[in-house]
Amino acid sequence: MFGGEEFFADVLLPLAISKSYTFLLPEELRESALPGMRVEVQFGKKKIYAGIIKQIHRAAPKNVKIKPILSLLDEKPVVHNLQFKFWEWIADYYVCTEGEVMEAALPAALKLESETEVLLHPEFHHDYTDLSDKEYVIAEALALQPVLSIGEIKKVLHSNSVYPVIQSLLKKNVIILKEKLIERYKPKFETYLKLAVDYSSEEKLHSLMGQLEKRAPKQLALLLSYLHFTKTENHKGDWIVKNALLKKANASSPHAEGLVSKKIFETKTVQVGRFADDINFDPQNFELTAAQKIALDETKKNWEEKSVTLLFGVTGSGKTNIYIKLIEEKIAEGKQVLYLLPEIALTSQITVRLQKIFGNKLGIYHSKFNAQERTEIWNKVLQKEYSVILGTRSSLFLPYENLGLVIVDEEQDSSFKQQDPAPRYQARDAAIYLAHLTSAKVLLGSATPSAESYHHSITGKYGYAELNERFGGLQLPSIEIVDLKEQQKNLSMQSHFSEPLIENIREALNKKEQVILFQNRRGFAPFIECATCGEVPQCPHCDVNLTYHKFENELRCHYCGYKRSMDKVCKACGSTNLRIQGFGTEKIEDELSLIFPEVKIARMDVDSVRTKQGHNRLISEFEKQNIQILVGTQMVTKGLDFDNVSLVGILSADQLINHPDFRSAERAFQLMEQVSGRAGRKNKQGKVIIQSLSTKYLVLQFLQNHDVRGFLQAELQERERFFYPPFTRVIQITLKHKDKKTCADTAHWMAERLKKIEAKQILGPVEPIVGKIKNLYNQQVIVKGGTGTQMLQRIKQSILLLQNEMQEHAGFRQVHWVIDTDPN
DNA sequence: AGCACGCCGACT
DNA sequence: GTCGGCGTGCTC
Repeated sequence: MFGGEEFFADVLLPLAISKSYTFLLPEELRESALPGMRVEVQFGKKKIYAGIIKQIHRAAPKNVKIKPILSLLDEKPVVHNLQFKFWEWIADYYVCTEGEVMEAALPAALKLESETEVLLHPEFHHDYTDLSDKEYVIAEALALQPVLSIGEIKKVLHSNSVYPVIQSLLKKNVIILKEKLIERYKPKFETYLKLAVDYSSEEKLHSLMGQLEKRAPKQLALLLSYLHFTKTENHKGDWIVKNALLKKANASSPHAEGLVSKKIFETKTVQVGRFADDINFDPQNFELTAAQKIALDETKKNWEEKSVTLLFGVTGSGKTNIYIKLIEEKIAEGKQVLYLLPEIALTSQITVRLQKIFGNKLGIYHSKFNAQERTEIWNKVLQKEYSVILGTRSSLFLPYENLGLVIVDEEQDSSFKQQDPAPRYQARDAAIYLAHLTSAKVLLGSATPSAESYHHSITGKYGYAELNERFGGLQLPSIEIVDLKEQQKNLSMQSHFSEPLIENIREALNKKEQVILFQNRRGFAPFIECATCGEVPQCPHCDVNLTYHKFENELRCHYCGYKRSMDKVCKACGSTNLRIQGFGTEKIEDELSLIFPEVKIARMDVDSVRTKQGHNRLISEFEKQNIQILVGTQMVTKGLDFDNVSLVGILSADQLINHPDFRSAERAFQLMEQVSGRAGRKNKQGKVIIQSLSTKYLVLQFLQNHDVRGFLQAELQERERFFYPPFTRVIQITLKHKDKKTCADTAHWMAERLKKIEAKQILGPVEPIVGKIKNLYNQQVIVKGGTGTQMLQRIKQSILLLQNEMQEHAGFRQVHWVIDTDPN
């Protein structure tokens, strides 16, 4: 603390390393450097990164050589202290490093990493005699192109291991290396043109036109366009955006340059924002309905004691109106507001509506913006130019300082959870912590709340407000449950379609309305079976049946992706009598087209929409009504809102309800929402047809009565019965190993050991073995963690201890393991 | 995450 | 014999 003269800075690096590292703060930076600023540092042998200063102090680390900070990249901090606290919590709670959180938080343009450049040594005089073949290839390539990146060298050599060659070339003084930091944020500039003052009189203009007419007709056209533009468009001054003008005149840049060099046009370049500031600002005052007012008051009353309120509002009840009123209040208090939406929902009308109300106080942030645009939003939040941010889960990480309110709309939506790269976080839950850091309030809104949020509202952890009056007298869809057993008895089934379903489809099509059919299995048939010996082909890696995909004529494993061509004969007995059992979306699509040959039918599942674009295209085709019937898996239950859909069919409620995943039944309710009344579908009542082999399921009764709360209560009881946590978070440990049996055994062993430590918290190894990915078997052990972090800490500790022991016990050289959160 | 070092199997 | 695979450990 009272050490030497020198100053040091703890720097957080955007890497998966658990510590921050200490660098020497050079004297010339002492005055200007502050925590939260980015600095350029060398880390490791040569790599240069942009890290963030966490702390400045005078305590020299012991027993290490300390590298200096190379330069300061910012004049002002790019994050507040609040973000550091938030990052620490995320790293701890979701078991990852702070560097990984930082990596996820910062827009790409603020994250810098050096690239190695390879250049010829200035003393090298093209003496190739001593060089090996590979060395020669590189030296020759450098003679042609003076700077090569490591990537380019890999290409030249057709090999990924280039380091040995580079090392030997360095030794022989043939090449030198340079590390280059690439600044990725580029402010956007726009060039403006203006007619020079010399030509302000009509006279001069006319003689100029005469001159141009002969020699430069294109330039004349450009000039005329300019004159037309300045006369007709509503503009400020005579400066016109060059690109807009060129486009209008159908001219190219050289034509404009010509006019500039002849001093006919003046030019200027201005840094501009990437977002239009002429937003259609049109604040409309609206009154809340009596029911909405009650819900609003109830919410605020809850907030006096609790920081989170769950707003359960049926579709079409006007939850958004309540959000808007609350946002307005918080802005008036000078606070920032974060409004989180699930991924797909952002394309909807909500953005337009909020823009009208909040004008350029509103910032929108989601993955469709590029790195440059995101950086601009980041900076505007930092400078508090935005008071409201509407965005997806990643907008949680923007540099807020005085949040007053966080709204999480459609709080049950699974896209709030980041699955793949660390940090594996649940944005809804993390939002609650973020709000806690600034004593902000949280509003979770949903028409079909998640079981865990509902549980919290019952136990009193969250406040609860309700809105069950539909705005403008919109009607609930009618629900019809069709008994498939009876239909089969009466022989009124056409393949998998009951008579009422077909009739209703026909009726909807006649009225030019659209239909969504739901089947929670993809592929053609979930399995095939030998009629002679009863053999069912299974995945060689996973303990699951192979699904038959008719279009590709393949058998596929839906866990690991294994595929092989469809068997012609039974692998066990050689019989050719193979039976196709059950049905998936592909089969539904196939058979539907036989019943309705004239109708445009499309299928939406992972197989049919491999890319995000394909997904969007399908949605827009359905929206334009180029498709009449959409058959799909879970994918159709989320975030879609089609005005013209009047019928939803659930082909097999049995499969939905008996699915091992607890959330499947919840999907039925979300599907129902698809045909519930919304603003665009006034006075039209949708219909839901549910086919089921048994009409006795409790869920069906809840669905028929539109009783979401009753269903959630039953669901919570059911989960309790299965000892499945309704509200706690879950750690998912995945063991990966080359050998299937070792992997399964170790998982069992680990579960047993963990049970001894935290008996009630271990759900044991999950069956089946999930699959073989990258040659490693995959087995999960699920651990419930308490909501408090103490339990979590104990389990984390135990896992760390067990990890070493496990390697000895299992006798294999490496155990890969991943902690995931909340596998639901 | 990179990158180096070190240990093994299959080839110019 | 060495090239190149990957497992392991370190980076202020």
